[in-house]
Amino acid sequence: MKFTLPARKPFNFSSVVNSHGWRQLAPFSYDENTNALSHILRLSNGRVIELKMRAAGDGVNVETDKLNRKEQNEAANAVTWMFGLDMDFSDFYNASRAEPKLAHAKKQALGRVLRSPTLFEDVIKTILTTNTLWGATKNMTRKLVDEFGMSLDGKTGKRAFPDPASIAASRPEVLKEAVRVGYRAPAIHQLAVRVASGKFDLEALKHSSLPTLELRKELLSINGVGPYAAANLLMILGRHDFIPIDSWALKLVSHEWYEGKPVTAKEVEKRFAKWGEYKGLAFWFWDWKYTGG
DNA sequence: GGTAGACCTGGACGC
DNA sequence: GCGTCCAGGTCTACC
Repeated sequence: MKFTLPARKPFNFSSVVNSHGWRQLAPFSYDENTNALSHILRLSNGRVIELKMRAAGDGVNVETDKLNRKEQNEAANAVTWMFGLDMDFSDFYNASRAEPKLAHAKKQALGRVLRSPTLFEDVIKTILTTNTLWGATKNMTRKLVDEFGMSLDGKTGKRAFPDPASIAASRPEVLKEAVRVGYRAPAIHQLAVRVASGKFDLEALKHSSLPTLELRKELLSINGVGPYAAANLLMILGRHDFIPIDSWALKLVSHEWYEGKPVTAKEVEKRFAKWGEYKGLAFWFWDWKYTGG
């Protein structure tokens, strides 16, 4: 079956898909030829479906298996969250109008960041980006999905992202040896146990009214989540007051303003301080001189 | 409040 | 092949 979900304007499907590397992480996959983004989703009733998402004017077209009304609502809510279809960035566009390095933001409908359907999935993926190279992040995520994710049809390699209970039921040693997450194993297992037991309502943070500083404290309470990971997750949650400062961010700022000389997080903060609550957006979508290499 | 060192994996490199 | 080195954030101990 197919259905289309409208987005608040301006909206650009490709801008969201390419907002960061998430589309390369299982159970996302992206077909360059058809510009279709796929995600294998486990619904709350246990059924596993594949969502194929494509651009549809000012919205997203979704192709999936035949679903009943409740399942379709759940799938639609997941896609709405993944693409931030109801998000409004007009204040950011107004604030950045006079900045040439952000002049393209409104035209390209920048601001939305691709999200996973659950915050659990995004927290685990963010932990898997820390202290490692991108290739290893992709491998660890793939192995985690293969090891613990529920299969789409019992035959193909297509699997959903594991739910907290399936990881909680395992042991940190398995995460370390089979998924090769190294020292991150206890942190990932502990989070799965906290969420699966109901002691930590992680998904509630998606729509929390907590001030950003309080929300950040909640995220920092998760083992394995430090300042970088918390800022990354706040961006995903639509709070843009912090910059995810990793080694790449230091490199970008170093080449933008300091002729490639080494800089610290202080210089990054200084350069973006004036953007206040849009700091994260200004940093993320800045038209950087340095492109790597 | 700031900083040094340990934590792991996998890729690059030299032999 | 094998061994060594290095990149990458978080956490803890220490000053």
